[in-house]
Amino acid sequence: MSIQSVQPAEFSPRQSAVLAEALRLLVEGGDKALTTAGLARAASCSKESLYKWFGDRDGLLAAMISFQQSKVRTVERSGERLTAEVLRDHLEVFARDLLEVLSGDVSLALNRLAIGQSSRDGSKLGRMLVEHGRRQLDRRAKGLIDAGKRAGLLRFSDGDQAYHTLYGLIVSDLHVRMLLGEPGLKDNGIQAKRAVEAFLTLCGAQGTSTSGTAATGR
Amino acid sequence: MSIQSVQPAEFSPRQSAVLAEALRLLVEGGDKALTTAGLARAASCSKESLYKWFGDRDGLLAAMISFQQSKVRTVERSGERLTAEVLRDHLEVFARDLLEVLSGDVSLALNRLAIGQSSRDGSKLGRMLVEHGRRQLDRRAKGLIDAGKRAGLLRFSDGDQAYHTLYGLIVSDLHVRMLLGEPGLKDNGIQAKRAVEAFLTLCGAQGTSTSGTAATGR
DNA sequence: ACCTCTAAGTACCGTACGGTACGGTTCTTC
DNA sequence: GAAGAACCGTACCGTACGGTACTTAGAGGT
Repeated sequence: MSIQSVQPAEFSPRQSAVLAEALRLLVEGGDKALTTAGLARAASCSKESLYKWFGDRDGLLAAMISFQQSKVRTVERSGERLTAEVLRDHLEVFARDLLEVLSGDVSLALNRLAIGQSSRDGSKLGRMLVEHGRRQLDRRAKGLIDAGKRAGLLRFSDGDQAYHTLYGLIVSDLHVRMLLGEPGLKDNGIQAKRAVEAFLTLCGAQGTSTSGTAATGR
Repeated sequence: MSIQSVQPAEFSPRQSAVLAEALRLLVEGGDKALTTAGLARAASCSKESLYKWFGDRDGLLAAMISFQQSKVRTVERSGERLTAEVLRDHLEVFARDLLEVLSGDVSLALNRLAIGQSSRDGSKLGRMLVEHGRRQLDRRAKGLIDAGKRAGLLRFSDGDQAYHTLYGLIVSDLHVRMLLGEPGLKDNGIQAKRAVEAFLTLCGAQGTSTSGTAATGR
């Protein structure tokens, strides 16, 4: 298989271009800026094509989510044997990646869109976002901490609980604040380090945590 | 001054009734269900009065947030001397209260509204929510953990960091999931206990944490 | 050279919403 | 009891959007 074939061929190049333009409109103008007429004008296509390809406006929104998620594939790097340092490094990389994804323009815009629609469409878009969008991140972290447990580096009873602890330590209320429009974004590198430090203090086997004093939160 | 004057006299009884009806419409139907005509019909008032009282639709939304926040005042209980058990109890109560507030119908609806508007109004509503809405909760928790530190029961360098750690441990991604429309809500009592346990493991002075094994996340 | 299919561009329709204006009714105040 | 304010109900206006239909231009295929 070629490199390109990994990308789902769900959308033709023309459709992809239109969806990319739709995302651009959504990011810069929000929900209201994404009108069928406006998209048709901006993407130089006809409204009729939009309805032919995506059915209706909701179909377009769903396609936008699907399209965006087909673009951001996370790299699953593994193979190294796990040591305490390697585990810590991977956790910190994961934390930084997570913060970067959550604070991305497109991610924020799509989450805002899905949240705005959640009252009307039975949270269909919301389910799409959490199911297909963050599941990759979730699985990657889940695999990481499971491997940490198998290697005797982490100690916890429930993997899901441990992951949600990690997630909470990393993100805290940053995601909601950003969704609400708060501009100031703390340096995610330091935040990631602190979160992993706290996580290892909680779930790490003794000796995994290097610093003696407990490091806390963002 | 009369007893009533303690309550913010910002809104007349009639206006309060209308705002309450507006919140009800928003909760049950979302953004789109809250139209000026619909509110006028549901609240048995005229559109002209709405515009006279609140200026325009944005003014109405701001008034709804202000009105809701004038209703949910948190109780600031204190006075007891802090012991490890009292601190733990207060933290757990705070955690349960926080989860209850965040998962409330009106809170979710208003947060969805503010998030939806954040692209358009320069996140004015979002700022209103975080500034006036959660600040009470924040201060209460902040005072609690500061008191815990003064009593030698907690150990941390930065109070804000410690609070955000606590917040992350309690909430994790629950808030965003609920905002996205996820229906299944875990029992917040157990979740609160686990979060406080983890927080005390991280920031508590030795002996504060009762159970030996680290409890993690939700 | 002709046909067909696709899609762009445009014009159009119905609807729904924000905001305004006006007539009528109740309540207060002198 | 008259003057006036507050306010309800409704009708109205302009606009903007979602969705549909129609016409035209180009790209293969025969």
